Amino acid sequence: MSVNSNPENETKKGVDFIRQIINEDIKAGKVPQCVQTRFPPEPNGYLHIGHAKSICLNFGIAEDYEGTCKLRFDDTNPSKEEQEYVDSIVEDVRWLGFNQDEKIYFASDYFDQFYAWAIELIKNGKAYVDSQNAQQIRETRGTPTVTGTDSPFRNRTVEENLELFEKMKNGEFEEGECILRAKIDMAHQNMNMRDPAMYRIRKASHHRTGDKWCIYPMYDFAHGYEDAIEGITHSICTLEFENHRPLYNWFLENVSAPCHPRQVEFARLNLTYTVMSKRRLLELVTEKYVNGWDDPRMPTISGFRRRGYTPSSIRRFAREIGVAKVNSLVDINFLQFIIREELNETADRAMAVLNPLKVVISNYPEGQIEMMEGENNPGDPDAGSREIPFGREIYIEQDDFMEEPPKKFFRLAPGKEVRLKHAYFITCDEVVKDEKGNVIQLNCSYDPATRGGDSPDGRKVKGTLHWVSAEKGKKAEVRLYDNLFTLENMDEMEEGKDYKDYLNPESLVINTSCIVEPSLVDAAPGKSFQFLRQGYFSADLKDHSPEHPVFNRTVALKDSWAKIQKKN
RNA sequence: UUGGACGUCGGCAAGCGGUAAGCCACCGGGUUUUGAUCCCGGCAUUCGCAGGUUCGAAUCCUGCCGUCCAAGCCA
Repeated sequence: MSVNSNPENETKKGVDFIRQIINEDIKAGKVPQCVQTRFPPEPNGYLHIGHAKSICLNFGIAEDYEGTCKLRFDDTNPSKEEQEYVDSIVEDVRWLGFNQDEKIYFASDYFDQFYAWAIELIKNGKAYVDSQNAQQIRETRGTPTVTGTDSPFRNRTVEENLELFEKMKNGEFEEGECILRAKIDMAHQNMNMRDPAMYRIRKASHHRTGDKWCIYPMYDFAHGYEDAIEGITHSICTLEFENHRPLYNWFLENVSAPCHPRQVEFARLNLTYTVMSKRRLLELVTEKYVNGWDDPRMPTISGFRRRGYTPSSIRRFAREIGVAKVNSLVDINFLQFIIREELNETADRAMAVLNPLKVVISNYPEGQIEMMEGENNPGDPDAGSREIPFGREIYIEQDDFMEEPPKKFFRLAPGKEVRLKHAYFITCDEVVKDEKGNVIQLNCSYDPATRGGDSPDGRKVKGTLHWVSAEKGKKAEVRLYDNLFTLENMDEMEEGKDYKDYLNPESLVINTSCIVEPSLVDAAPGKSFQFLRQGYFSADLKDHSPEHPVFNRTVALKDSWAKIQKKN
């Protein structure tokens, strides 16, 4: 047994509490063959970054212990589930780098076995058909401080229960007329143990079993059995199921199950400036606050993918936030730090002007174009270099010029000299304005001796600007993304406010008049670049084409100039 | 006033009776043809609070305080 054989799952010191539990179980001889885990999503929505944490945990543990992790769909409620969701989940898990060719499991494949175990429970006097309606059941369940009361149908005979349950299965009752309940203890301190529902009637078509069934098992009844059937040793779930563990165990103990997995709970992931509940994410999509589940502003795996995040960055994030039982809120900038660090090493550099300001270099020959060489990645010589066309007319960033610059402004201003990256030093001679007084063009002169960006006389400049040739540059659409919400902790909304009241109106800014280096239009969709001095951008997976280039900002570069400005 | 779980730096998080790791953020300084990267330095005499046990406590005990979960025929 090689613990932590996968370097990606190694933590600096020690192992998380779940691996500690597993280690103890192995030492105590409680793990028969190998460690088996599972990732069991319900196909009722797209996976989000919180699921990624669980995926990395479960598959990561399986790798560490040389066991296996099964991707299993917990599809026990046909009214909420769809094939589209199972497809997207499979895609996302694979994209993250797990479950490449392995089998996919479905709880619905075990419906016959669940039914048989339900019969077994009835025969042992451990389950009964309750003919009360939902409201009556609710009212007799009691509260955390008041015990519940027994159903008048609680003492039906085994024969009667068997017959009634058979009729339920055969569709002889309407939805809500009756349910199958476990007979445990209506006075139990844990409300989950007060005769929980096992089967309810749902006359809905299931995405896999069609109309074969009209009764469907409840999570608590089914989940432990799903685990047992698959030989799971450690059933890892989130904290809200802690109260369900006694029930999980009860169902396994009262039936002839093949094994008894151990449920372990950990804290789910929360991120700043976003929401993570499937209900809300679904609402954002259906009510069109975002453009689909894979909108780059969404905290979904597909959203991050489209935003330009890589599988390895998400895996690393999952590993570095750790696993514990404390409810935590992780700063989104931690994720941003990780993708920045990765892209800094892997992304080719390029120049793109987001808000163009025309610069005419008066002393540069008209019609002349020369190719300047620029390295693709200053930190990686193997990344090679590319040729960038330079000419008399170029665009620079509007922000890179100020007519009346404050102190410490290292960029272009009247009479000031700057370096154009990979090209020449230029000096601003004249500012051209329109009738409203807006600066529309700069007339500059260049120093031919500074080709490549260095002055032979040792003259220094403080600022280096990115630029794009006006003649050779290409037009592109750039989508600038920011946090979806304005509140850092979405659990701390003001009284009476809805989460949608905190939607950030500037979460998406589309800029259609950007000018980019010509080579960029041929980028493959999904390819990432660092736009010099601005950030990391990736060619949009859906909308980018050479005819209509579209780039998404994955994350901005750190900007200490912005920080200085803020201070003043 | 029910049961369960959890409280270590602004955010994650190690620590498991021998004297507070690491990462992010933040603050200084250096290098730089990206105000990026990189490099160097700073950043919890204290572990929710109060007692107790011990030569020694974030770690053990007691009591308090705070937060989260639980009254679906959702998962």
